[in-house]
Amino acid sequence: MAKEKLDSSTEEKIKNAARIIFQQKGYAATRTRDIAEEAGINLALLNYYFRSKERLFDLIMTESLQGFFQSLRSVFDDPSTSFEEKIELIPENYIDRLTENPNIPIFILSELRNNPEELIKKTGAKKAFLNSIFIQQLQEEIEAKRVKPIKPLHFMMNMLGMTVFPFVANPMIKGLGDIDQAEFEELMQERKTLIPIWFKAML
Amino acid sequence: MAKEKLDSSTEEKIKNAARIIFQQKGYAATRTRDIAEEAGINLALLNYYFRSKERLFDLIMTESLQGFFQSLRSVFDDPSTSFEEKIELIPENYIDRLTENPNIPIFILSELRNNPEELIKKTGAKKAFLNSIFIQQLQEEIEAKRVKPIKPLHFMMNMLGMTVFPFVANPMIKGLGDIDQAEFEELMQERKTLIPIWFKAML
DNA sequence: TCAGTTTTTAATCATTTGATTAAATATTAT
DNA sequence: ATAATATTTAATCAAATGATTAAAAACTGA
Repeated sequence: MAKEKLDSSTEEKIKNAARIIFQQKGYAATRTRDIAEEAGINLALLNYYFRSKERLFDLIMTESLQGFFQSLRSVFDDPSTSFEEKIELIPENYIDRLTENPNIPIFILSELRNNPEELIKKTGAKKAFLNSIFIQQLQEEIEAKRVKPIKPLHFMMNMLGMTVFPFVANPMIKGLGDIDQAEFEELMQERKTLIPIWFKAML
Repeated sequence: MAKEKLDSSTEEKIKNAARIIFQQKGYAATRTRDIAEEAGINLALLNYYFRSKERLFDLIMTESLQGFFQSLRSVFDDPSTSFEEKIELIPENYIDRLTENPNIPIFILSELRNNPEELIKKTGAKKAFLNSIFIQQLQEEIEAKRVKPIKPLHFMMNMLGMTVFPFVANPMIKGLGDIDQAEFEELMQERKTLIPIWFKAML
């Protein structure tokens, strides 16, 4: 009866390896043998536990998508923080998360171009964003003339562009600026406080 | 002697097809047979003209990278425009280019994660960016106190994040905002004038 | 202990895929 | 026109790859 809850159960080892390899190389470039090797298990066990490469991928992708949007939503829909506080919390929250897991955005975005409709559904992002408390607060601020009029989508593109894009473009940024990973991460830490400042100036 | 200069030469047909498919699906997900079919040619001709899938890919990638950076450089290094004018020209120039060719950024960035060093070299982007006229002008503006101090890399991340990121995240943006491609493109047109306004407020 | 069950392994399959070959066709130069 | 050269085609190859199988090993409950 006692199912192993450890990270060391075969099933978990495979899933963890799959997460690493898929997020690093994408679906098409990943070989099931790469995953088996990373997990230290026999190739056949992958199919024994997860049936197929595709099913395993779907699992990882669903989990990645939900993690990505979950963390946005936890700030966006928090009724206990003000609009201005959210402007500070979003970059902070996101940059911390992405520093730990820098491959997720490019992974999601590059897979997303293959089957957009299918995957977008999994996020349930549509209504969650447009009806979020944050967007309501933004509109309230605009009505109260404390913030210049801006379409929520423009606002969102700016916010994600400033916080997420550097991680997506990591190798290019490092190339452009002639810096290494450590310096890149320093810059990202700086951005946690700079982005809110820039936003407040913009609004 | 007379080499065909038309788009309809076999070699060009293959290259055009390869550009389309590679930029759409990436290297690993592309089958040489897909390219042959798209080009309407026999599979063996791909190897006859380009030796291997990898060589053909390198060709397309080099061309894509150079196009991408060329268009940046043409604005960045123009001595005849002021700092402020460049702030307007960069988003305008880029958004026009990306509207025509929306797949290039995600293509470059997702391939870049596989062999960053190799590919970054091809752009010659390092010195070109740090020593560009635009960056010099930025620093002059800062010294003259007309612009608040900001590291060039932060500035660059903001600029690229605001202009390029929406294209990279196209399916996600459309999902979040519940809009179609036409509406997306309208928003991008709006951004050509909005981004400079936001930037000037920030600086 | 031992039958029954689950997990693991090595070997193998079938398909896909990048590439090659040899023959056929088209083009060019003389 | 004709020989030489370049291009195109159909057939095929070899390696890679996702998946399966049958047997071995490990585990479980009585």
